[in-house]
Amino acid sequence: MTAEYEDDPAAAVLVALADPTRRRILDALAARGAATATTLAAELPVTRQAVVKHLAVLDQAGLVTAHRVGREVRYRPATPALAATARWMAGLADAWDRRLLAIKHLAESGGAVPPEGDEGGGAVE
Amino acid sequence: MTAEYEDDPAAAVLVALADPTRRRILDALAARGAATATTLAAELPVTRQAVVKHLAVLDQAGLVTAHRVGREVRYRPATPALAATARWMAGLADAWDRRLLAIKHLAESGGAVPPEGDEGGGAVE
DNA sequence: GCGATTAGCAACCCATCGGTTGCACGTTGC
DNA sequence: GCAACGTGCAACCGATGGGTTGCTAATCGC
Repeated sequence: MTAEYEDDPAAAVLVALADPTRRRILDALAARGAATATTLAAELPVTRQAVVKHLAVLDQAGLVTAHRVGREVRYRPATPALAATARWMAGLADAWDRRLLAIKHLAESGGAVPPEGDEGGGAVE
Repeated sequence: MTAEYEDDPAAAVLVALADPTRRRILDALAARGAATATTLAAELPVTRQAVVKHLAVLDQAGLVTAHRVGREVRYRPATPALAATARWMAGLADAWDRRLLAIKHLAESGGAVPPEGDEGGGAVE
């Protein structure tokens, strides 16, 4: 995880998980516990090089960690980034719900809707 | 949400949330409670047409719902899809954690690693 | 030491995606 | 009724992204 997404770690995770091949790689990785790019490529319909690129993306998102063992690089799934993004999304859903409810109440009581008294979950971007 | 992602609803949400402009649209939508494509385009650095396309993607992912009111179409954020995806991700993180722990234990006790006795969170794809 | 294996570049290809412009069609409202 | 406004559709464009091939460098096993 170098930079590129220093603002919002969730963004990197979302981009990483948006690709089906990347999800398959993570799946295979979680099943094995750890694997190399070459090993993963053997059971996927893509080249080793493609897997390498995907692993780089997953690494930047903090979804995998790489350990060098001799001549091979072993990748292992990392859960913290995933769990954090899950919490972020849940908090976002919650914030939306509360805000929509507040707007609805204010509309019924005839008052104007305050522009942004929100928090707890924060903005998306 | 027509089809296209009938297999895994989370995939559509992930793809939808992967784009920064789409996240901004959702953000603006949650702040207002509801808005039209034209209104949203006014405060975003893109054309109304671009917003329309993004709203279509968000709609397919179940992240917004559209209501026609006379000549205008009002979009409103929908939380269920978001909350569901959040739960899916949390469950996935959990499943990985358990599996990795099981592998570690088996490795320490010298046993072989069973191929896939897992559940509760399910596969990624 | 040498062949086999594995990782790391770099260049390239093509499809998709985000975005734009232009125009036709329904609503609204004076 | 007609002008103004908002939506819908289609064509087009440039950039990015997923994927490939080809080659070089490091490491292992014997």
